[in-house]
Amino acid sequence: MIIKSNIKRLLQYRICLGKFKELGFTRVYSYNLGNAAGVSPEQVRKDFSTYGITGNKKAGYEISSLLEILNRLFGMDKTHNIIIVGMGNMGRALANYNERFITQHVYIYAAFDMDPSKHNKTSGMPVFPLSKIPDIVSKNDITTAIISVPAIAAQEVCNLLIDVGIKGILNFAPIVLKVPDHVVINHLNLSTEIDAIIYYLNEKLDTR
Amino acid sequence: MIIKSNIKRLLQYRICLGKFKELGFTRVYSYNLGNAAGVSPEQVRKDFSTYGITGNKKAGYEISSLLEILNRLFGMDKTHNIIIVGMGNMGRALANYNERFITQHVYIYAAFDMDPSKHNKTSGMPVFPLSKIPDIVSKNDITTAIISVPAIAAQEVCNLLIDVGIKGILNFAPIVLKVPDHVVINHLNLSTEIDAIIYYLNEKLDTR
DNA sequence: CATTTTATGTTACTGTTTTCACAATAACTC
DNA sequence: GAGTTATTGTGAAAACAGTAACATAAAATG
Repeated sequence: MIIKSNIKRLLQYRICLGKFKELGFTRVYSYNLGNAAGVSPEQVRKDFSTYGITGNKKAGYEISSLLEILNRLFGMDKTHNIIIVGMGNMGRALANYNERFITQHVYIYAAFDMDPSKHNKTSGMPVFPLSKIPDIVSKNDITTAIISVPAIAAQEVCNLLIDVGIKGILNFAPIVLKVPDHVVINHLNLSTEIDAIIYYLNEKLDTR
Repeated sequence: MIIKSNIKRLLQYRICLGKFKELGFTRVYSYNLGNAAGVSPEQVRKDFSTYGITGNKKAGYEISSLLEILNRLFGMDKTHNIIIVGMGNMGRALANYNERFITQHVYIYAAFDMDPSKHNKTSGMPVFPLSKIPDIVSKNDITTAIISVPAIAAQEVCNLLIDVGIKGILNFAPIVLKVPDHVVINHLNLSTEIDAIIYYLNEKLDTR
């Protein structure tokens, strides 16, 4: 499953709309949104058109109703509990963002790690052994998970998660995980993201 | 600057090739690489063809020479020093990955934060005030930076970095940064990545 | 050493995404 | 309230990306 660019853009529009709203604006034009989201006004209108979102000729879009539509489109009208497997550097960073970073409708319910020294029950994010995954996932209607374990363990963890009913995965391990068709997977390899930047910098130097 | 998919795939092929090499293989076919990287064999060959990389009819590709070509293509024959601005959760996580996570040719040289309580000179990653950025960037030939500050501060930090000569930026702040044409920027919004997964899960439920 | 096999490399095709152009229309102006 | 202006919505065109087909050539076979 490759996440389509128009979905990512719509999510970005939503973030920009939130900022416009905070600044006290009530209406917005495709030009404003495009400018804030780094795309052309035509692209904004086309994206809205694709998802049946309409505005007003000459008067643009009403921010509140646009936000409502987008929130409904993205299932943000209810809370989604998710879990993190792997409490290494990245896992811990994500766990700490529970209140500040992840948007309101996403809540990191629990975390898991193989290492017993990382387990706890009292302070902050609860961290459990992997053996607790089936129980916690099924009892709390959890369908989405973040994998932040080392590459060597990622496929095994992935298989376990799918077995217990996980349907959506965000994978930080630098390996392309094999999943059945019904599972949505999103691969995020941070070193690749840096490498790509370096490539383009080199390319620009070469062709000057 | 949007990073092209074929560049990301080539970087993934490189990771897979490394694993094949570790396992003792010396040759590889487009079928193997495609399978490991989650794409079709035709896609692998097409990507290689695009960048002038050739193998041997019937005998596939020699892993070592393929890795050499890719390493040269991605400027991995020399070390790239980079910096991190913002030692919040994400910044600290990235800083800790210096030896394990970031590939050999990328080295996080220093980190910066506004908060004086995060500064230090002794243990682990050195963390400096933002005022030290111009000096350290220019003295160490640094052209790439990671921004992991809050959204509200990101554009200002971005402008400062570009002023002192940074040419490539990986941005974790949930805001689309405005940069001049000569700067390569890669936006990574982790909450958006999760939101996109949730969208596709909802969509699948709706249309069943 | 002729034949068969098998994997590459490229060309042609198909599909998708983005850009462009402009008709439609709501709001504004005088 | 007629005329002007500004912005949307969309159909067509262009650009881009991915897939498929197949000619080519190296290796294997016997």
